[in-house]
Amino acid sequence: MRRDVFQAIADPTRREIIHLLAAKPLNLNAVAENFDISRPAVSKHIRILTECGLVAIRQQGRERFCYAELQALKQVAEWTDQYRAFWNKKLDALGAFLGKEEQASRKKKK
Amino acid sequence: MRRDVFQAIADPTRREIIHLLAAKPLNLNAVAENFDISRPAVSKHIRILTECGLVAIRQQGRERFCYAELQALKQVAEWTDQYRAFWNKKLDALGAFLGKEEQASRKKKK
DNA sequence: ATTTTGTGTAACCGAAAGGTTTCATTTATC
DNA sequence: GATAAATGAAACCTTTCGGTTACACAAAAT
Repeated sequence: MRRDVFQAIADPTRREIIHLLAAKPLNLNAVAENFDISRPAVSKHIRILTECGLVAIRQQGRERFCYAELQALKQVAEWTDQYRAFWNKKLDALGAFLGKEEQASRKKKK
Repeated sequence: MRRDVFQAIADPTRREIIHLLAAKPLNLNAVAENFDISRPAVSKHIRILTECGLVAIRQQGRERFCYAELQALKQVAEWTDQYRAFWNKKLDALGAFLGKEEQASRKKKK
């Protein structure tokens, strides 16, 4: 089981669940009502989300309220951030490369 | 085939490939040398990355140079950004919820 | 006490993911 | 021209994924 944040947010249903829970905590059935899939399927998604820390659960009687704990998303934000230059300044990696390539093929001394 | 950016970056090998290519373009074999998996496996990862626009390829003779085109990561950055409050201010969704719950259970008028 | 409600769990499924090996093809090189 | 290099593509395999149905059980509500 890999179970890291990147894998957790890869599924659109899970991202939608995060969206719902970020607005307000919901018990499992309430979350499930927002989807066409079965309740156990939603339950599995929530399990995955809790396993990587994005969602926490608070048992209250027979109900289990799920709430968002999105600190783990910081990881993702930091990862993408290191490439921010690529979409801010339309950085042309290829162009830079082509220049270097020519030099390289010129000295070709292994 | 889903093939969106979130799914593409879910795999650690693909994130590593992005990392390599962001530094400089490489042909397929050069990329593959950085991993323990077979060359065709790397080739498949790169296909996925090109399919969602994160990597582009420039054929040059028999070689295919791959380079990073990370504008698509903006999507991811924007998605995570909407939850930034959750890790910056340690926003306590549960606490807010508990308050509301008590009120709700008090008026309980359906 | 009985019934309803909210959930977990188990068994099972088909499809997709991530890999591998093998073979074909095109482009350089000797 | 023969050979080596750089890849694509196909066939196949094992796991994981996302879902389902069926069943069990504790907590609430009647």
